[in-house]
Amino acid sequence: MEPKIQEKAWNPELESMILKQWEESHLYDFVPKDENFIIDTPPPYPSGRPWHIGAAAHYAQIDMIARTARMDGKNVYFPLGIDRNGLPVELYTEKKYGIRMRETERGKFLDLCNEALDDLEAEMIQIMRNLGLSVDWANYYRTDSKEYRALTQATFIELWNKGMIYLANRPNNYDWVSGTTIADAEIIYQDLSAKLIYMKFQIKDSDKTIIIASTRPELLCACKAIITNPEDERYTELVGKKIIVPISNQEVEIKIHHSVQKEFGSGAVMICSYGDHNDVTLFRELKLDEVIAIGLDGKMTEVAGEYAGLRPKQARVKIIEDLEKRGFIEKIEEIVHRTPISERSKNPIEIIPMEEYYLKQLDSIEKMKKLGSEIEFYPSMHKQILMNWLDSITIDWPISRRRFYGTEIPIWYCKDCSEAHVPVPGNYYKPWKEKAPFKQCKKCGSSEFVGEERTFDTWMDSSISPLFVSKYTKDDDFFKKTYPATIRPQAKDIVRTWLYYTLFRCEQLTGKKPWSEAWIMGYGLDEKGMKMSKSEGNAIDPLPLIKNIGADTFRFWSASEINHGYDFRCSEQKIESTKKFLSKLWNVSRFLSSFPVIDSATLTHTDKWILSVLDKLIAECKKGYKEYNFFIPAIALREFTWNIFAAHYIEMVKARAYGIGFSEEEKNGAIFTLHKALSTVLKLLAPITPFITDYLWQTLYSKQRIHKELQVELESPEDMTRFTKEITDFNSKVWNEKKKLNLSLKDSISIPIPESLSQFKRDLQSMHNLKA
RNA sequence: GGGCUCAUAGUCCAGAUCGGUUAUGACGUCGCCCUUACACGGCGAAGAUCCGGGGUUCAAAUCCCCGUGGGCCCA
Repeated sequence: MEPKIQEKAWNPELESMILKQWEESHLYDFVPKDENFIIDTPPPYPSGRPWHIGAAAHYAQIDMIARTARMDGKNVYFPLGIDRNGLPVELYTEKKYGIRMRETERGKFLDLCNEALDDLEAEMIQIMRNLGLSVDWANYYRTDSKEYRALTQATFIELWNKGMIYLANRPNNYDWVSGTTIADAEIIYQDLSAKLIYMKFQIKDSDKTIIIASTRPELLCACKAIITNPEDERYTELVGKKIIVPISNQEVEIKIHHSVQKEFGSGAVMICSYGDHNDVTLFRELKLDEVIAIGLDGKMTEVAGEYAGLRPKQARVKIIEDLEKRGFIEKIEEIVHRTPISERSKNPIEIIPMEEYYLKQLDSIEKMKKLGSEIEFYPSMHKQILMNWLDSITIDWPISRRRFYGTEIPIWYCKDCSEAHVPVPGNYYKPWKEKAPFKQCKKCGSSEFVGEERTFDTWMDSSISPLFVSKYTKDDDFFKKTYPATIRPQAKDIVRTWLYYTLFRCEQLTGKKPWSEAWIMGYGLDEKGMKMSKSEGNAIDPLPLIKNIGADTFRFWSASEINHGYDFRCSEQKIESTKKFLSKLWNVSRFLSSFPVIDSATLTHTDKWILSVLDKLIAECKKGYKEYNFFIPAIALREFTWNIFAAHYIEMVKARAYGIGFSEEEKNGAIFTLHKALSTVLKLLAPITPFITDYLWQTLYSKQRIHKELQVELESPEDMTRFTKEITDFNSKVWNEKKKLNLSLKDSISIPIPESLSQFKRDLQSMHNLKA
C-alpha cells in the first residue's frame, strides 16, 4: 500500500491551514449546559513588544487545560479578555509621543492610550491565535470597554451603599515639582551624596544621651519613635525608655525592630512620617500617629515650628546650624545615599499622606483563609503564597489612584457642602467630564456638583473577571450556569494581588468563592536563570520564533521543559531542537500510513507486550492530566514514542508487518497493534500539540477532528512491562556486537536469545537477522 | 530586611513522599553508520565533588541544621 503521508517531515506551515479549519467549523464555541467547565482566563496586558515568552508558554498551557477538559467530555467555556487599564500604557504613551499625562488634555491623552493599546493588542492576539488557543475569538472582551467599566463601577456602588468604602489618609509618593503623586513604578533610585548627621538625643530622667544618625534632620518634628536592632546589645538596656527629640522636644520611645542594621550610623534610627518607605511600614507596623511635616506645596508645615514655610532642603541647612549652635551635633559624615527620585522630573520625591478611598478587607481575612483552604491548588505548595499574604495584611485596600487611564470612580461631590453622591449602578460614568446625574444635593439641596477625578486601582477591575464572563447582573440564567467558575489559572507572581482580590471581591458580592481550583504557574527566566528584561537584552521575542518553528513545537517544548509550578528557563536552542520529536512522530505516522487500519486481530506476545507498556503510558498521562501537569504526559509520551515504540517495537515487527516470513494472521496482529499504539499516542498528545495530532488523526483515522474525541481509557491487559528492560538490553547488545564486528545492521549474526525472551524469539530473529 | 522557592554532566530535566545495586532521559559535543518511516535519522562514546559545610545512620542526591548563590513577591 502507498503511504498516505508522503512528506518527510512535519511542516509547521500546515498550522495556519488547520487553524482556519478550526475557526470555520466553530469548534470551540460555547453554549452553556447544566454542567460546564469554566476557565477564569487571565486577561493579559498588552505591554509592548516583545510579549514575554514566558507568558506565551503560560497561555499555551492554559489552552492545554481547556483541551484536556474537552477530551474529558466537559462542556468547556474558555473566554479571553484583554486587560487594558492602568499605568503601563500611560507610561508607554508618554514615551511614544514625548508628552506628559498631566500636561495633556485628559480626553486627548485617553485617546492616545487607546490607540496604543489597539496596536499592541492586535499583535498579542495574533500570537495567541497562532499558538492555537482554543478560545472563542469572536467574543473576546476588554477591561476598558463600556460594559466592563460599568460593571466595575456597579460593584463599587454596591459596596459603597453597604458602607464598605471609607476615606482615610495614605502616604503617597509625591513629586512636589510637578505637583503630582507618582506610582512606585515611576520612581528610580540614584546614589546622591548627602550629609549624615549624628545627633545627640537626651534620655529622659537621665543625663545620658543617645546618638541618632539621619540624613533628614528637618523631620525631627515628625519623629515618633527610635528603633534599634533586637540583637544590638549596646541598646538592650535602653529599650522602652523615653527620649527627648532635640529642637522639637517631643518624647518618643525606644523600640526594637529587626529591620535596623546595626552597622548603619550608631545603630539607633529615628522613625519619622515620612522620610522613606521604611518609615511608612514602621508607622503602620508600630501603629504610630503620623505627623504631616511637609505639605502639598512641598514646604514644611506649621508643625515644623520656626521652619514652617521652608522647603525641606532649606529647612535642613537651617536646622543643622541650630543643632550645632545648641550642641546637639556629635559629628557630620559625607555619605552616598540611595535616594528615590521621580523618573520624570529627576527630583527627590517626598512621601506625603493624602486622602484616599479604602475598601474594608481586614474584617474578611478569617473568612478568606477558610475559603482559601477549600480551594484545590495545583501545585499544592503555592497555596502557601496566599496564606502568607493573608497573614500579613495589615491595612484595608486603598482603591483610588491619581491616574487617568483607568475606570473612573463614580462619585460627584456637592459644590457647596462636599457631600459625596454615587449614581445608580448599571451605566458607565465619567465624572471628570460628565454632568452629575443628580438634581439636588441630598444634604444641603445645592444643585451644583463637582466630579471625582480619580480612577480605581486596576485590581478593582481585574478582580471581577469571573463575574464579567458569567454575565453577572446582565443575564441571570447564564450567570447561574457559569458562576462559580471551575478553575483559575495564573502565574505565581500575582497570587497576592489578582487571586486574592478576586477571591475577596467575588465572595463579597456573591457570597460564593469564584472557583474551586487554582492552577499556579512559575516564572519564565532566561537560559542562565536570570530574569528576562528588555534592558538586559536577554528577552526572547516569541513571535518570530513561533513563526519559524510552529506552535506545536513551542507547545511541546513548554510542556516537556516546564515542571508545573516551578520557574523555568527559556533557551531558543532548546525550543528549536524540540522540533525533532514532532519529526519523529510524523515519520512513525508516515510509516504506519502505508498499512491499512484493522479493527481487530490475533496478537502475538510482542504485540501484547507493547500494549501493556502502552497501558502504563495511559495511566501515567492520565495522572498528569488530572492535576493539569503537562510535564508528566509530555515526558512519558516522548519516552514511549521515541525510545520504546519506535526504537524497539517497530523494529521488531517491521518484517512481520510487511508479511515477510510470517503468516497473514501474525502480520495483521502487528498492523493492528501499530495503529492501536499510534492512535493512542495521538489522542494522549492532542491537548499538548493540537495541530500535528489533528492533522495525523484525520489523515489516518477519522474525518472527525481529534479535539472532538474522548480521551482513551485504560484497558488493563496482562502486565508484560517486566520484559521491557530485557528486550531493550538484548537489542542493545546485538547492535553493539555488530558494531564491534564491523557488520551492517542487516547482516546476519549468531547471538543466542535468552530463555526469558523466548516468547519474542521470532520477532527478535527477524529484527536482527539472527542465525537460528 | 521578611516570606516562599530552587540548586544534580557544557545546558535542561528525572530520581527526593518511602535513605539502599552502575544517579534517568533529552539538548549539545565527539566517533561510526544511508538500515525498504525518519540524516530533523540510527548506534555508540565521553561528560556529574548530586552548590558548600556540619549532623543523623551500617548506608545520604534523598532526612536534619548552618551557610552561599539564583528567582518571585513584599518591604
